[in-house]
Amino acid sequence: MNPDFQKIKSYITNAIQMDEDVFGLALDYFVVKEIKKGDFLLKEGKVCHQIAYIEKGLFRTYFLKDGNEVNTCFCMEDSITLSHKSFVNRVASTEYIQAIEDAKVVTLSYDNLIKLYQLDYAWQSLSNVLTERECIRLSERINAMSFETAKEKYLHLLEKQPEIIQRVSIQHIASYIGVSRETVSRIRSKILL
Amino acid sequence: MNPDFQKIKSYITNAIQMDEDVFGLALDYFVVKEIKKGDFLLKEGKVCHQIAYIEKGLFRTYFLKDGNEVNTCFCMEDSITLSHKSFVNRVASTEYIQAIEDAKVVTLSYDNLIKLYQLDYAWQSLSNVLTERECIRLSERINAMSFETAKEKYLHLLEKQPEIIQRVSIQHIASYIGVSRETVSRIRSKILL
DNA sequence: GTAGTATTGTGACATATGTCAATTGATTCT
DNA sequence: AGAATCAATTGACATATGTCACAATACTAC
Repeated sequence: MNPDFQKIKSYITNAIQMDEDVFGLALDYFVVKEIKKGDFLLKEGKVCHQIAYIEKGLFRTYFLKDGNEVNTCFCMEDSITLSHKSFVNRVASTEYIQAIEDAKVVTLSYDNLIKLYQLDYAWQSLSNVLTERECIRLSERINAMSFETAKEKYLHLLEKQPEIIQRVSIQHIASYIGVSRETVSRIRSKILL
Repeated sequence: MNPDFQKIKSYITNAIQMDEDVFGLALDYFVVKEIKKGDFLLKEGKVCHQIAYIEKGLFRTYFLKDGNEVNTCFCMEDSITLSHKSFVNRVASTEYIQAIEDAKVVTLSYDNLIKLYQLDYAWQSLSNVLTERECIRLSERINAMSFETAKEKYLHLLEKQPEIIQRVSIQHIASYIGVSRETVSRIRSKILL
C-alpha cells in the first residue's frame, strides 16, 4: 500500500471500526496532492468536490464579509478539511480553503465517496461519525466565541488549540476570534507579563 | 393512527423519503407529552434520553456561564429539540431545555431510536439528514453571531426568525445574541423610528 | 546583503456596548 | 381589583474594543 495512506487509515480506524478489506476498497480512489503555501483547495463559487485528509500542513477556511476575510476554521495534520455545506448539498461554496503552510493531502471525491457508501456501510457510518463530531465542535465554538470577551476567547484558543497560536499569524487568529489584530496584540503582551 | 402523529409524519417524510409502513414501525414508540410553561425537558447533569418533536409550543436551550443563563437555541412548532451532544454520546448534558410556552411534544427515546435503526435503514438515514442540517445551521449561526455588531445580529435574527422576536422576551433574545438586554432595548427603539 | 514588503506592536482617540440605578409598564396571584 | 412580582425602558457613566497612524521588527526576493 502507498505509504501515504497509512496515516489516513489510522485516522479512519480510530473513528470507527473498519476491516482491512473495507478500507482497501478506497485505495484506488484516494488521490495524493501537494499544495503550496498560499494556494487554494477551494474557492468561493466552486462546488466542493472532495474531502481532504491533511497529512502535512495547515489550512484556513474563510469567507468574505464586506470585502474582509473572516477566518472560520484552521485545520492541520491528521484532520479533514472541506466545505461541509457545499460538499453535502452540491452547491457553490461561500468559503475559501487556503493552505497557509506547504501541505500534502489525501483527497477523496464526492462521487467516489458515494460509491464507497454503496460498497460497504462502514463508509456511510464513517461519514455519520465525522458529521456528529463536526456538530459538537461547532456548538462548542459557538459557546466559546459568542459569549466570551476578547481575552477569554484568546485564552480559550490557547488552551484548546495551542498549536494554532504557534503556527498561525496574529492577524488570522484575530479574524478567527472576531477581534482586531491590535487587540490580540495587546492581550498577548499583557499575558506575557 | 393517533392524530397527534400526523404532524411528525409530515415532518419526517419532508426530510427523507419514507414508506408508510416504515413510519408505522415507530408508532408504538412515540410518546406524547404536555409540558407546562417553565417546565424542563432536560436539565444539566441529566443524560438526554429522548428527542422531542414539537407539535405546539416554544422551547429554549441554555447553559450556565458564571451563574448566568446563556440561551443557545429557540425551538418551536414543527422542529425537533434535544441536546445533541448528550443524546449521541450518552453523557450528562451541560444544557437545559425549558418550555417558555405551554407545549405538546412527541418524543422518541434513544433506545427505541436504536431499535428503529435496526428495523429499517431509513431511520438511520433520517438521523443523518437531521445531523447534517444541524451542522449547517450551527455554522451559519457562528458566522452570523461571531462577526456582526449587536445591531446586525438583532436584524439578522429579525430577518431569519421573525417569529422568535415576537414570541420570546427581550432578555432571552439578548442572551441569545450575546448582548445586554439594555442594548437590545436601545436597538429596538432606534429601529422603530 | 540590501531593498522592499508584509507583519506586528504601541499610542491616542473614537465608539459601541456593558453596568448600575431609577422609572415605567406588564403579568400574575390571591 | 390591588398587591406583588417581573420585564422593559431610559439616562449617566465606565470600560472594552475598534480605528488610525506610525514605528519596529520580521520575512522575501533579487
